[in-house]
Amino acid sequence: MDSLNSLTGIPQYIRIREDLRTRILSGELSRGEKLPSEEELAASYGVSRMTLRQSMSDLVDEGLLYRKHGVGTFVALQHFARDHSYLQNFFENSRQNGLSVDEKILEMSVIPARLQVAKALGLLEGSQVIRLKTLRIVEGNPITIHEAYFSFDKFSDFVENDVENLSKDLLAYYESHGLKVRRGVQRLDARSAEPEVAALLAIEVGAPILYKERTLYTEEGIPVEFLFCHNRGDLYSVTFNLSAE
Amino acid sequence: MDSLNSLTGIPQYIRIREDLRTRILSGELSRGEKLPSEEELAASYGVSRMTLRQSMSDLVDEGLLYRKHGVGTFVALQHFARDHSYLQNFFENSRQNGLSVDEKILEMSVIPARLQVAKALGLLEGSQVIRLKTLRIVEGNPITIHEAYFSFDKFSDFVENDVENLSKDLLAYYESHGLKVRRGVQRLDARSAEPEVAALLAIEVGAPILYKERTLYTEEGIPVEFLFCHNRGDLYSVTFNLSAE
DNA sequence: GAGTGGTCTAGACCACCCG
DNA sequence: GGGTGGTCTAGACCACTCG
Repeated sequence: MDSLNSLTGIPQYIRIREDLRTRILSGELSRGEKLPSEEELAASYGVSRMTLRQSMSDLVDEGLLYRKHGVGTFVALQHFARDHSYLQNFFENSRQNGLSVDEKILEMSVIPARLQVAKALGLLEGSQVIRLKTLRIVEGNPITIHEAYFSFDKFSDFVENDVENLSKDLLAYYESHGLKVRRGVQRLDARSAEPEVAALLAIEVGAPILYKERTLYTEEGIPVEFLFCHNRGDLYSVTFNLSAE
Repeated sequence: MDSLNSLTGIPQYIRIREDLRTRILSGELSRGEKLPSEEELAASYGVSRMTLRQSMSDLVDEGLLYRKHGVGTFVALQHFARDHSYLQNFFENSRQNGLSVDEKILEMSVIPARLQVAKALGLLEGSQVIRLKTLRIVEGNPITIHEAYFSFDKFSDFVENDVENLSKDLLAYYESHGLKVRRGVQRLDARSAEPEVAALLAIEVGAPILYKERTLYTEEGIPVEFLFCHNRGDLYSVTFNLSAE
């Protein structure tokens, strides 16, 4: 099988999937429209039906297509945007949205993990962890106080590095140590700003805060980072997708 | 092929998937353990490798397994719990968690949709919509003010029915009208309780509220319901999974 | 080189939906 | 009955990892 990498080293089902996606998003295939049958499409792409189905299944999972057994496959009316249900880099993402962003390091220290942090990271209470506390500023407004914890054992070189830069892409930093972050669990609640938080975010004491706790894991399920953050309620919101099943 | 429905009408890949899931969750296959190769497993289940892969791919997507190309397939160290990233029924879910829950209907009316509601539901501004406003009470504490909107055109019989009961499972009600809700988009922020909200939730004016807006869709992408809710910040939090890509 | 997962084929029969 | 998606097979070769 060498038509597999026709041009580049990309599998056929991915090339076909992206071609279909492009045709949908460009409007060539319009919303609600019925696609040709799987057999026809497979023939037109010159692949087997199983391969074509692999392409389409990805798009069905994304909500771009839906299938009706015995009827056909259709372009969904509503296309679901990507959002906070997947991992992304705050700085890159903000810039893509045309926002000016900045970050100020408030504190970087190596401390013994308190129980909550140790538990989240799968360490013993009191193990050495790095605490990185930063203030994120969007369009001149301080918006988030970020407090990340990760193992000093695994990342001892962090403290000897250009923290200013590393802190802007911790995921890349973790990956440089062989830990690819692939999943996470996040918890949100609303609370009132304590004096220290209020001062840093330039809001009144008692103003609403969107509080977030998050643990990140590799695909193996190894915890890599535990994070708290306090976000200004009036300037920060979180959007995410829901799905059945 | 008639081994397909060996016992019930359940496809093999689903039976195999659930068997594997059980073996993992029961601890028979322990965390971090390497599974037999796909070929071996396929043989032991008496199916082709493609069929076995279909079973395993589902579990990989869930985060129960992970694959290493050229090495093998392993049980993840961390199993990801299901949570607010999927649709669920508040009442059923709360009871499963052993909580006593109750709901009080505050208002049910048919009104012209204001712009935000109309837009979310794909209707024209001023179209007739049903507004259902309820107060949800957990363990005796009022916790959420729920305000749902849906098309009067599609659901005109709602107002003639036992609203008290229907309101406890709107998803089932929508489905009884041929609209299966499969996806949604949700937005959260933190805000301060207005006097009316504070009174209903029995909290002080200005106390933190976790505010949620949500639109629900069928798999075809037809919007079915638009919802606001105000949740007590100190008693309500939202957990959801993140994933890469 | 041996073993693993990743991709792919060229068929097959089934279940479902519609006219 | 004809068309569609859903499931399944019994192979094949490739890419990757490891010793």
